[in-house]
Amino acid sequence: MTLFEEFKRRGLIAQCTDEEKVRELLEKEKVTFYIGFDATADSLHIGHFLQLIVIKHMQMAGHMPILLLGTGTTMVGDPTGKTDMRKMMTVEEINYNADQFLKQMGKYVDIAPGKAIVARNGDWLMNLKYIELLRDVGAHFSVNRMLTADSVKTRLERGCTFLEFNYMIMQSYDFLQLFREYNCKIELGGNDQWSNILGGVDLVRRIEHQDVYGLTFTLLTTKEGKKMGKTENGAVWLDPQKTTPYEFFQYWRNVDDADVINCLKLLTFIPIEEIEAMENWQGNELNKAKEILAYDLTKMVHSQEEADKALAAARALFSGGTDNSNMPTTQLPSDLFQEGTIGILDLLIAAGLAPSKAEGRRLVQQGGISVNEQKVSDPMARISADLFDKGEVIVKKGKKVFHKVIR
RNA sequence: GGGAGAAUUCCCGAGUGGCCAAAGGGGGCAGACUGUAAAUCUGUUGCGUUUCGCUUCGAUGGUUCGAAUCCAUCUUCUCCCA
Repeated sequence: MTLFEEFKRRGLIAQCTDEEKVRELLEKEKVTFYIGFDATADSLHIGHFLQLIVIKHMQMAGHMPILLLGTGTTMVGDPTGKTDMRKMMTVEEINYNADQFLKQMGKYVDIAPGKAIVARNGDWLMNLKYIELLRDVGAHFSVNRMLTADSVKTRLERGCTFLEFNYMIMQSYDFLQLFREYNCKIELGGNDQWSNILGGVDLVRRIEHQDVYGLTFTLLTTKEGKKMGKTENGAVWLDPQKTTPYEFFQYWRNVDDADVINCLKLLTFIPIEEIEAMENWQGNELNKAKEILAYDLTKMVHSQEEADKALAAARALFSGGTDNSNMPTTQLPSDLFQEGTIGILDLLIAAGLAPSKAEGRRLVQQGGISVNEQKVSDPMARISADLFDKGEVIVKKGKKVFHKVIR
């Protein structure tokens, strides 16, 4: 099976500027391609991970990736998929974020010289001369057409600043630059980048009279089309400080039935035949697929060890085991105890299970809180220090949130 | 540059002097049902020492016994004209 067929079969490919040519190119040559990453946060999230998986597939097939850190484009801000302008970021923030990105990327793809090229578009975008750019590049863009691009279109209702309007031009310029410097022939990206990518392909063709290609990948969305990788606390991050391996594991363990297979195909390296076999799984059996997904992803993103721990913790909690060694834990400051007891509300807040006493009170009153498997229904209840078996107590919020509290 | 309008709680959005901690929907959280899924139903969704008190309706100041609501200034945004 060729790389392209594998991509197809996994449902990774969304759109391609010239499928025949790209297929041929990937089979016959070692191709240099690029994917851009805008440094908008201090950690990669699961969406980036999908991009990295693609890079890895390409790398394994012998192609040369350019990891483009968007130190320049992030100064402008991509309007794609946003209804409002993003807050402007300082150069320092952006550079810091880019460094964090690169550090994390090294865990998932080979960024050694000769295996990949790392570039920062700030290196050229920041030095552009305005009039020069307008004449050399701007002359090749039609405003009329840019206005029809999806990324801008959604913004026309709420207003799109000239700054953001230029994003497409910046990204297109990147492709031109990378083509000239590295003979980069393909730009990859999420399907939301389609119009930006087309801009680059067109620009190279108009200026250099050479054919380059664009290829976009399926976005990680649910069957209803909602973006995946979002939780109430924000994105699913790859940084274990921001999303703990256990939380990460649980996120995938809890995906919708309808989305498991798709996630397995897009995000893991589990052989496609195995995944296709799972498509027939029904009902409770699908739970197994979710566990496989969660375990495999946690292993890739964090480590085998973390994956084992998360799996053990989850099984223990949900299958009535006693192993709580990997549960999120809080050490209680001793001054919260009065006469050897602590109010249930204080306990919830200390453990981070409730943001305020009002919220904690609500939880308790609605029967959502248990301490050591004993339901607590009185908000005024006080937990005695004696309850802390071996100095610890297990607090359960709802059905799935467990927290260990140490005295 | 000129004119018109808008800013409400996590989001959308009602509210145009007291009945407003503020309708309705979305989202979140919890309960029931389940498979750690979905769908459905129920409750809840500013904070607190909770039959009460405190802080909130872009910002600041003012009018009033009383302001999300009226006035002034400012900020931001949208639309129309140039």
